[in-house]
Amino acid sequence: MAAVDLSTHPGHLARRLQQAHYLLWNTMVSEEITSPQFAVLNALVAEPGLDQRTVGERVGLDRSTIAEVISRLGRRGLLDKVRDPQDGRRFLLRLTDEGVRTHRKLIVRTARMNQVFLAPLSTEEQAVFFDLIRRVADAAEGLRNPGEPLVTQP
Amino acid sequence: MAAVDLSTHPGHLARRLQQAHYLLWNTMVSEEITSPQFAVLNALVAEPGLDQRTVGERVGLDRSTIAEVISRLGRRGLLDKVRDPQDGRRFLLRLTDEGVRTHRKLIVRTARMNQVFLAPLSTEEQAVFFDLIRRVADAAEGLRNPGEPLVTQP
DNA sequence: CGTAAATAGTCAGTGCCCTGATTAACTGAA
DNA sequence: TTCAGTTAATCAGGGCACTGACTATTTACG
Repeated sequence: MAAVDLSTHPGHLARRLQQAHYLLWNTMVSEEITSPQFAVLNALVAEPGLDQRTVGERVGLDRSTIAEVISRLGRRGLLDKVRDPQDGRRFLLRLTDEGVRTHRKLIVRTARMNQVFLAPLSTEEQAVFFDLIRRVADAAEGLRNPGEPLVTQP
Repeated sequence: MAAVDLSTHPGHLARRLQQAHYLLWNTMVSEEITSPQFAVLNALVAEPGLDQRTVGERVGLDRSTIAEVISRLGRRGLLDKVRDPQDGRRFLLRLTDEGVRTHRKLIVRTARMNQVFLAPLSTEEQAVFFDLIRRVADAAEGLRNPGEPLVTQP
């Protein structure tokens, strides 16, 4: 009786969107490397030598999750972890040659996959799609870090 | 060097959107009941006595995941499972009074949360947001079940 | 200097999400 | 009727995502 139409719930749609993407990724990109793993490889291609926490920040993964992802990539020989000599708490991360090769190979496939994924939308709609999602996600993330004061002077 | 801008990757955006939603749900709706669990409660309010697989179909969860979610809801006393006397493979699902009460309580909160979540968008933009996501998700799901023939005659 | 606060990472625990294999029950055609 | 194929549910296994508690290191203040 008092049920609700889930198709008007953004959370439900977001979940379905991500599931759809997961499936397509698996068939069109890789069954070995997942999308978050690719994001980490990509971050380390852009900025080699980042520490774990910063990589997590770049790709949007919390400290626990990024630790697991990195440990998997390490086990597969795609990256190396070295203690930061300047700061004994940090590990500095760097892709291996194998990691760089893997990243390069996947770039092509992800591009193809994104095309297929977004094919139902016109080019203009795709731009709107990105813009709207980004704005909602950014705003919700902003709610997390409550009011960083713009001025810190006494 | 050859790195990619993840903010143009729909999968990455979808993941961030879902994470943002997860966080907001936790603070504004419930720390006990998750969004997928609410979807299941909602499906059973709409159609009491559904079997497990069909509920999964309604809310977009595969057979393994729906089994876990339902077992959790059962442990908390929010629903009952009974063997279908007509078909010994099926379990028929029905909310308990407690389950119905929980669902009713959460409806109000999810509505509030959706408002906050979508606040960065104008009303027109919200409609576009729903439309675009739904079209992309539907199309990608369609790729899963390859070409169901429109006509089955010989 | 020395200790308290902050920070990087790990670990345990919960929950979602999928695949592939298995079991039990039903259905249909020879 | 019998047996092969289908279907509902479970289980094992891998991966993502978060919280809260803990360790080790660094930094900053008194």
